[in-house]
Amino acid sequence: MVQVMIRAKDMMPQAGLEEAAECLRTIAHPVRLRMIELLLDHRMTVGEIAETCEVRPNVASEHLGKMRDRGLLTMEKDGRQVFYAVAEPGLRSIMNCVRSRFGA
Amino acid sequence: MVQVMIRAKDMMPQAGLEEAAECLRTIAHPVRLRMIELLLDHRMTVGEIAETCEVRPNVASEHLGKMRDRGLLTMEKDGRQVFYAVAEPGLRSIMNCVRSRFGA
DNA sequence: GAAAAACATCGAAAAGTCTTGATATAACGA
DNA sequence: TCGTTATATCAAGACTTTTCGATGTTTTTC
Repeated sequence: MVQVMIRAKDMMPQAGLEEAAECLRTIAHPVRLRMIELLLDHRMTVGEIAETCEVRPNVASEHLGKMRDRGLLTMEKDGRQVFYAVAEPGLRSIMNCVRSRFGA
Repeated sequence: MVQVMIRAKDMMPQAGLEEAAECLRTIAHPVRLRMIELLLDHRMTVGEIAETCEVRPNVASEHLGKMRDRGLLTMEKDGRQVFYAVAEPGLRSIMNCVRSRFGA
């Protein structure tokens, strides 16, 4: 038993920690953070995102696809373009933390 | 040029994104999140942390050491015990986000 | 001084992730 | 229909991270 009593009910459940870790792992990449930053304010196509993030379209598509697979983004097709948007509401507050600590 | 004008001054600088990504990558692990959760409220030794997180002491030491290497934690020796504490103030707000989204 | 306790570190294996180039698919235009 | 545009996927290689057991260091106790 640890000296200071730690109340289990105040701690996050194991499943929550695992979900959170997966989410954080998914966004822990400079390009993905930029993409999330953009998508929180703008509805954009893959091409626009790629151009703004200065990566090639297939690279952008891979990053976006992985974030979509993990439920962080959604996509919407319109002709041959694909618009991405933020699906996970928690990303906004995480980005606020990130910006207030690491932003300019 | 992207349809919607994006002001560069409103975006995070590249260096900030990289720092943030490294920080997030470092904490994106269930055991490390638990450790941070504990250390935000309690000053604890490696052994106590290991016991509470249900990992063996050498595993705890590895995790703590990596977070220390990256400036997230500090350590303080007292005899043969080592107390760890949170060094990076941004971790509290990140944990608040994480708890409000993934907590019980 | 010898043994034990508390941590840290090392090296190798395993697992996961990123990047890249190539190819695939689907929609549009001529 | 044919070529082009927009996006997605695939597979291989490079790289990073995690895990584990073993060993090392320092401090305390006997």
